[in-house]
Amino acid sequence: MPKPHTARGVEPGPAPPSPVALPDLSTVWLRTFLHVARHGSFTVAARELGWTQSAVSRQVSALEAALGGAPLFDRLPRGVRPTAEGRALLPHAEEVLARLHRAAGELAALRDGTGGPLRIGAFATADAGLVPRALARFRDRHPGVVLTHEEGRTPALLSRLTEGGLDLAVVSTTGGALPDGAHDFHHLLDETLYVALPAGHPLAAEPELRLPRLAAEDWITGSPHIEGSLLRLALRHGFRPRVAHVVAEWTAKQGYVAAGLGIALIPQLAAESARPDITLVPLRDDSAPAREVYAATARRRAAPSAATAFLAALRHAAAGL
Amino acid sequence: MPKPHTARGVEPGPAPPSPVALPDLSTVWLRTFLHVARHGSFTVAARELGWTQSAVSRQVSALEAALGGAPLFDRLPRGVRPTAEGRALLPHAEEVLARLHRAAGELAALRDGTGGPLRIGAFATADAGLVPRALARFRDRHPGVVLTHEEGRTPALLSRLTEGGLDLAVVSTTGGALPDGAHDFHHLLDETLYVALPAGHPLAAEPELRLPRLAAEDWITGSPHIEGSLLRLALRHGFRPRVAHVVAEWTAKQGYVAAGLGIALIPQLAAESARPDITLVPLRDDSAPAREVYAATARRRAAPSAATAFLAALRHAAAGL
DNA sequence: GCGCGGTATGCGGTTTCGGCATGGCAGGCA
DNA sequence: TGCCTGCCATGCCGAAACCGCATACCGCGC
Repeated sequence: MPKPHTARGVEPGPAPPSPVALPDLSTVWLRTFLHVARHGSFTVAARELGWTQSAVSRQVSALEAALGGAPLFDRLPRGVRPTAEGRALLPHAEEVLARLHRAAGELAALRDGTGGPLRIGAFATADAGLVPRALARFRDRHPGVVLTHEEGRTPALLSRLTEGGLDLAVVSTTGGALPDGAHDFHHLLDETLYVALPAGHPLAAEPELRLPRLAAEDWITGSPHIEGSLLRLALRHGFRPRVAHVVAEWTAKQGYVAAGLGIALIPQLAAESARPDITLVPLRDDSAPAREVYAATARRRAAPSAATAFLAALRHAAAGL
Repeated sequence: MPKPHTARGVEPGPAPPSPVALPDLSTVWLRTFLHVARHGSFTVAARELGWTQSAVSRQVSALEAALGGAPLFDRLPRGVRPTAEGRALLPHAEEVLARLHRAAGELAALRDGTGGPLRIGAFATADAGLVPRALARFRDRHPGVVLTHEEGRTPALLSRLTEGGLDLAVVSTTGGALPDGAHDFHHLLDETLYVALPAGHPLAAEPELRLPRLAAEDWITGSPHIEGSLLRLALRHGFRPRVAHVVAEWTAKQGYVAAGLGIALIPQLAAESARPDITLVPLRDDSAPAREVYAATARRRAAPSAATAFLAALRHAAAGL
């Protein structure tokens, strides 16, 4: 069966473009290659790199073999010079090594906390003062770290930690169901509670208040957590607070209090964002504090060391309260 | 001796930026790293890469060690997920491997002559027809090759070859001092000589001419090579040509001939660029041909395979003369 | 409590790698 | 012309790296 005649020119046509495999090679070979190219000599490159000439010779051979077998250098009697292949490889080798150098630098910065991304989350009232102050301090000390921040409720934040979307979260508890085995909790502070009164309220001048004196007041409640806390505390003192309004948003709740529609309990962290025409009086209570605030990290995940540094900034901010 | 008191903040300040060393690693590790990151599993990556799970585990460990010791993955009960370091390394690893892939592709193209740079040189009259025709043919068959071209005299071209500035040169000889040990010469053609006469010259109708019939003519001579050749030939026939004008530039020399100021010898390669108002008559001579034309390469240097392909194109063009 | 899916690790054989010494080649100088 | 020198390649050997195999270990879910 005769093969079909194909016109074949004098010179070989372009070879069929074979799929180019990714070469397996060592970065050491590339570095050696660059030194050899720079000096035009195996011997000099070997001296410079602290190797013998034979090692350099073998490394270049290995690189040539890994790259398809074409020589990268012409071996001349007085040294070597790059072939066309060698000249073509030169910029790639430089780029690859530079890129690896950059990568190593970024990883080092990441490791010692001086750079890289850091993703933190916090619940809303922590963002009123605690977290911003920690952020400011941290940003001064670690200018290279790129911080991203998100707000959320504690359960959502903990999920984000386990799924890997956050590195560190500022969470709170109103009871103590927190330790769950999947997270590490670092205690930041125990919040005390304040009573928010309209400026002209008869009790506004008191230095502190105990709950029984507030049994007859109208109450503004907000989020379920605060309401739960208020309810539990009040019931412990034998009365059921009369809830006049349920207002979730903290700014709105302030407005209701300022308008004299009732009084509210607010946690310490939210206290500093109170408007001037309401008065905050510390609530003295012998039972457990209303909330505990923690910084949480995922237990099975290695936290970036920037997270550790940020935790320190959080502690500092918490200590300043 | 008390140490000077230095204010030390609560959190550790940024560590001193240590000089980052270039990591020594294998590209295999990087590829494995990418597969692991993509699948979130050592086992799956191992299957995909045709290795065992233990090999993948060790490769990742080796990469982590090479990059400073920080883990690149969090080992979770159901697989692994990249740490902050791993996420930071990801784009670099991809870039490095892509770059190596590109480099391998370029080298492959260079090796089979379908790409890469090719630097050729030629003497002036070769550029009148021979080289441009070879170039056109070559460019059609090897569109990926980036050709650069320079013109020069034979000695300069040979120097450029040895010093590595050219890959292939079209050179000529007017005697035979060429084989010098440092170059390989590939014979292209033996040039015959033509006599250039003004259109109305009495001898212009002859089918061919022998030198003795031209002993009484005025001569226009150009480059030293042609002059040498003419002189040698004429002296061999017992007369010394009367040189009326010395004009180096070929276009100008044509003008002198056309104006009837004399006749000239021109080599075959320059014949086709003659203006229509002069007549070229082949010079019949039993002595050696005026010039031999070769393609030369540097002996101790590996010529790009595109050079071989171009040599074939040159042979084809030479055969067509 | 036990099996299951996944990673880490000790062990042995093979391969790679670097140093040492030697060989080969080309150029320069006497 | 012939020796000497400078440079790269290579055979040999000991050490280290690397892979596969088998196994230990650890959470999780049934």
